[in-house]
Amino acid sequence: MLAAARKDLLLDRLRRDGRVVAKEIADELGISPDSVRRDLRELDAAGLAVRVYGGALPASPAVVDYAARAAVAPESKRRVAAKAATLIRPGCAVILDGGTTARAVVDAMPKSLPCTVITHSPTIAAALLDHEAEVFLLGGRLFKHSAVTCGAAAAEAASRISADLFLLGVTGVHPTAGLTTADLDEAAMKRALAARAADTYVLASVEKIGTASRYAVLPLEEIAGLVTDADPGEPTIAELLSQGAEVLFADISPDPPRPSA
Amino acid sequence: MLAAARKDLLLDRLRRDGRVVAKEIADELGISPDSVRRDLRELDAAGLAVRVYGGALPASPAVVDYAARAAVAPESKRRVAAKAATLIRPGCAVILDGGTTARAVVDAMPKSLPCTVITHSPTIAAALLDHEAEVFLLGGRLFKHSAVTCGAAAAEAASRISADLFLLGVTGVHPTAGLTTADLDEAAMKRALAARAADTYVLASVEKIGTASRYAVLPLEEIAGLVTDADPGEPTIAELLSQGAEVLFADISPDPPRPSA
DNA sequence: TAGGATACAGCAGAAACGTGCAACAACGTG
DNA sequence: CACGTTGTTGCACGTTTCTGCTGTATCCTA
Repeated sequence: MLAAARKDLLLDRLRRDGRVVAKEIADELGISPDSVRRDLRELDAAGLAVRVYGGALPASPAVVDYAARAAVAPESKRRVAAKAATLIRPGCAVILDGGTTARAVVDAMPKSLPCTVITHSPTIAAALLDHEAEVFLLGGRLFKHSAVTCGAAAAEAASRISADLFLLGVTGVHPTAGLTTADLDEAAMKRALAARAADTYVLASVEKIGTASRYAVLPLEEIAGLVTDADPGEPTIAELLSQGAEVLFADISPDPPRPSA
Repeated sequence: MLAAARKDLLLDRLRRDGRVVAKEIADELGISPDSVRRDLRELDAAGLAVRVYGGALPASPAVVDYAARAAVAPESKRRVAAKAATLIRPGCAVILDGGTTARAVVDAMPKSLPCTVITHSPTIAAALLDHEAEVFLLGGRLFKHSAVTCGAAAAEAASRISADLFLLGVTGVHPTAGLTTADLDEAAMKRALAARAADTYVLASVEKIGTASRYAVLPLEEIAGLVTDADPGEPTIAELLSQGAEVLFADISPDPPRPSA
């Protein structure tokens, strides 16, 4: 069994059972408790679990969130979000995906922009409370890990709406694997949303370019464009450009929104 | 059982029951009272509980999470919420209204409580992200003022679900006007939700008792009960009691330690 | 004030811990 | 294919932590 698969299993168990006992896993997999301990130690170091005597407990979502956020570039997301926000024209209807990049788009939107935002993320909806935009929330079972609604009910709700634009967040953009994300249901929901919008633009900060996750969302040819801060020479970007897709490059150095400056 | 998980359990019990008896926990978990005592001693040292003869009491909320508490709930709402949270039994399905009192109910719920929460408030859903409860979000047009979804789509989504319990927030509870709120659509949505639950309990902190707002939600006779921190002698409360409604009075202060009781 | 329950300290056995080391496989390079 | 490198795994070791027990002190209640 691969070490990476073992860690996935540990995280799954943490999510499912709320705890992991080192010895139990060792017996179950037929490996030594030392290896399990080593894995748990690394998960703890990464902030994805909390090591305790005898095993491990799930890290508090806030901490996981933080660890995940700290691991990637927030400034990068902010730049991409600022560029993506310019796609939202007054009066249009936009579907906004969940995730931290989409959250950054909300911050980048002018508060008085008159438009309709459709989202399946309660956190995005909450962030839009002080915007003038009309907000339509897609209901369904809440998928905790990504803080979005997924599943049959959510997909059905999505089928009732239509929009001009879909700002799609993914975890990987790869020349051959296309757009990918880490959860199967979530991938299906993103597909359902893409089907309801005239144009789908992908939010892809540089660290996602050239990478792939487990579940496919869409092939590259089905998107209208991509917003990124990556280098135009990047193979994945070159591939997209050669296919005639629109690629919007985020401004490299926007003035940081410094209240004091 | 992991020692760390045991401490989590103790904290949950403290939140749920307002107290913990060492011997009861020891019997329940099949461990010696010494271990429980040791845990309680450490929780006390960490400031997360107050050790008393026979068991422990919750630490003053101000100490536990000062930051979160400071933001919202006045003490009155917190007390009502704590009492209301005890109505949520393991395994049940509860509809949770929007509003600050309902938000306080989330804080009062044990994180590990296995139940299903149905809500039309994105902020409530977001607050439940670090709870184990299954969350189902009712979609629809977002009514910004109250941060809940309302309107035809939301009402229709509500018609698809059923629950054991509805915790209803209102702005007024009046002997003749009944339950009232400030917005017409919101009132309709609350009615729709009440129709989907076996029992409706109203969350009514003392400042709402005897007051009325413009739009009627329900007459008093249609609710199963009311949770309040008002005085039992209050005319509105007396009226309810005379009608045979169940009235739950929030504990003024955490119960004094009565392990023998 | 007496009796029973609870508290704490200290102890010992058991379990789990981390570290270092050696065996082994996978990999790239020459 | 030979070689060195790298990374993973299990084992041995001494150390730490947990747990229940014992004995004694303290606290509640009648």
